Amino acid sequence: MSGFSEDMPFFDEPNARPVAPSGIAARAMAARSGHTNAPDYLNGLNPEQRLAVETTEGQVLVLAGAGTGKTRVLTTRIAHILATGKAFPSQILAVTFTNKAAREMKQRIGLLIGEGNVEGMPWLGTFHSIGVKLLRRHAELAGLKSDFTILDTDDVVRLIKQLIQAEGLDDKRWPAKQFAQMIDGWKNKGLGPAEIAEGDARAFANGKGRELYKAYQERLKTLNACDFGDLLCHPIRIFRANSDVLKEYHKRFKYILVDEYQDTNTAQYMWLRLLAQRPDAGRASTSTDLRSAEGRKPDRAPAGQAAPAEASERSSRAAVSESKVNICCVGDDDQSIYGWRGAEVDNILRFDKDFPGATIIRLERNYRSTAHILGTASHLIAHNESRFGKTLFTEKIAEDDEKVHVHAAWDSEEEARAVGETIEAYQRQKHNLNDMAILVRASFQMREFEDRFVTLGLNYRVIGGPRFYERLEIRDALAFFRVVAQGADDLAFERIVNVPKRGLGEATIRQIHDTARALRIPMLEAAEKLAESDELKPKPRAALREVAANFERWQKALETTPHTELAETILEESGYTDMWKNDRSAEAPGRLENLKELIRSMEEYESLRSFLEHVALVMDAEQNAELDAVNIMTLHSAKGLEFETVFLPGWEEGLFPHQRALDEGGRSGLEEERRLAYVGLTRAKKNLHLWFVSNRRIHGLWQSTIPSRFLDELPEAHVEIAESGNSYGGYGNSYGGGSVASGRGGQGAGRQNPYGASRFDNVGAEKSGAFSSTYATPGWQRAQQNRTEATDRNWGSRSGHQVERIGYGETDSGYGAGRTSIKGRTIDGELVAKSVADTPSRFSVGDRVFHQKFGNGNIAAIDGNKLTIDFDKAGQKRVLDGFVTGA
DNA sequence: CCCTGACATCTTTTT
DNA sequence: GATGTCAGGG
Repeated sequence: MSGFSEDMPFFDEPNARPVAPSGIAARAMAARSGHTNAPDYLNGLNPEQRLAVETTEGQVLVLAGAGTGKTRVLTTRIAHILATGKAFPSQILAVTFTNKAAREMKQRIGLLIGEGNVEGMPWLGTFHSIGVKLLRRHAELAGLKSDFTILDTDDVVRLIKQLIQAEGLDDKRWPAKQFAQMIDGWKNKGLGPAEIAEGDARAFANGKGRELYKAYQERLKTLNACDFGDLLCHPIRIFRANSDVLKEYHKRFKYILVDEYQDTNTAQYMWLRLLAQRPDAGRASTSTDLRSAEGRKPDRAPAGQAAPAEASERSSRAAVSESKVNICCVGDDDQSIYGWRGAEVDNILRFDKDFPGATIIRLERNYRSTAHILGTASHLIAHNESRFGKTLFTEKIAEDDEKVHVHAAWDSEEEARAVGETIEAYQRQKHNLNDMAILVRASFQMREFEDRFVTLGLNYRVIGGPRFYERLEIRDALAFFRVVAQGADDLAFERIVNVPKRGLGEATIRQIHDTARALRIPMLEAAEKLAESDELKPKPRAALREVAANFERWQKALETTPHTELAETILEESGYTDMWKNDRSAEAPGRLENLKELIRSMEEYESLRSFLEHVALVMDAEQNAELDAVNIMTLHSAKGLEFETVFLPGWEEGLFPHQRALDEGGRSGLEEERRLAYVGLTRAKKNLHLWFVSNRRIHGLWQSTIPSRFLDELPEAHVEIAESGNSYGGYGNSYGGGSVASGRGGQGAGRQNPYGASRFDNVGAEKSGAFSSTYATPGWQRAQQNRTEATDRNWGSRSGHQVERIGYGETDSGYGAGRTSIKGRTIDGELVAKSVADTPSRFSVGDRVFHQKFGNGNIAAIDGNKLTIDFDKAGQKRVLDGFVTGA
């Protein structure tokens, strides 16, 4: 997190007095002595919330269902601890997962106890930001210097690639990216090179996995750098090896609070355990077996090869008792959706075993959604087995609350069209676009909605995806800054040594690299040495000399020049800004603009170094709340948010639940998908629309699809199946062609709904005729009109239409350029006929064929087993030849 | 050094 | 289908 002052005395009390006893604090104090009523901040709480706030001592798990006031409890609890003088702000450790959550907590505590006092909470932040803070203080215990660099995934992959090549391995056969993910997985479990399972170690690079991992860690050390995983793993190792250090933190933290506990991974769990455990002076404890390897899902490691680390792990843990810890974990097992990146739902499910005698408080009173929405969500999630079990309820039941709508659409195109129409209908009823959201399972689904909204001239914003800092120019600029701030940052150095082009080709860079390795010095130093020697040809030598001189000058200036000014100087003197000024491509002006924005954003930080740390850890872009626009995002990024109206498209087998989750995760994979569905449903306050389609294009080919099994798990009492694809548009459902139902028995072998006949079959059948009739509706014609208008003007500049991409930047190709292709595709409407491949097929061009979903049509082109067919009613589609029969 | 064509990939994403 | 990566040729 930003703003943590580095020079704050570490163990000195920065704020050596209790929070100023004024305002609510004073009343709280009074309350404690029993003279007045409860302080204000407790008044608005319901009994369960209040219990969660006031049970400050001991171990507490707050199971906070969606929309039950989780953040409120957490922040009020902190305010309560402070206001009653139980601890100084600096004695509270409060961890969150995202910067956004940390920021929100800070802000809300500030509202409760006054801004100034929050500043005194140096230990409120994300796991990673607190990890950095710890590591900077004790860097030498991890073999680092305190000015170490934090590498992002991109750097890590490049580094690993170098290592793989250095090992003489084929980096094609053993992709660096894959190994980076493996390392990440190990670090999520808190495993170092020595501790990974033999099987895992052998799985990569002809059994060299462990060595590579070791080499990677060593390389990081020489680079004076660490990756994200290290921010947790290094502190864990430091705590284990240095009991005196750990003891100091035990003394310091009187209260520990954890947000979103269901998302913690094993490393985070270990980290918390270490901080939470208190050596029991009395008996060598009979304490709980915290985390037996047996109780966990079987490791991929063959039996008998159980990592020895795990065993010693257990015995070292068994020697402690948790009796005196005040720890409060808040979470919702039903909203655990990050298992795929290492989160362990088990952590929360096991809480009462980890802390025998722990208090578990359930928050089930929901303040967000209607009874229909809650009923739907509860009924769905009840199908999961691995859960604590809780049922949300609401007290406000309104007669006119709408049921949850389930809609069927012919294909994804119609789905987008129908959602668009529904949104416009809400808009006519004076609903704000800001209050509506489309939550998709996978980001490729967004595309169709975007296309549609562009033609409709409907404002939208996309949340999530690649960010500002990932843009090419930003990463380049940061690389310059990184080398200046930390000369040993070879990865950054390599990135920009030849930017702008200075004629330092691969050969020269290799030479620098080799020299650096041989002399065990950073590349920058090696470059300086080479520039002085006569080992290089004159040209590269001169270029290198200039680079070295530049960096030397900038590094000197670091101490004297204000950092924003220095940053500008660097970009000027390196020729980087000129490079883009001379670039006449369409993106160049935008890139210059981004660079300016980067410099501007640096102003908020004290130094170049603190800015770089911020960039490494915080990557979210500010959103423009001013603009009224529909929100489009994935279900994952919707967690924690709420909207008046929510659209959930794509409820089909294979997409949601996602096939890969089923294949790789089995039953627990399915349960996680179901939790994701639950998260989606519970985002809605008032209106909720689910959609499924009969046909979806997957990997470029049309596939017929089956309604999601989750739809069958919804309670009939709260759900209404829409008669037509759109509750407002009034599409006629004239005649039916193929249908979901009829498609079952025929070609779609192997795609049977695992749950047998579904009550949605019929909906699909009814709906399936829509493709033929929709094109005559007023809505469609209006869309056509808009489409033409939009074509005639510049895209995106159609009056009043605005598009915002939050965090969506571009890495290399510009956003504008990317859209151009869509423009062509959308407007021309038709695919350009491809040259006919001469692969023999049982069909030939011009044949009349029948397709279960699209009806009759003529083959326009054949490409292997992929046919391009002009269907009489459905238009031109590409389908697999197995799906059609001769007509 | 840059451009081009072949080729794989295509769930979710934080820090 | 669309996009990104990478090797090979100009």
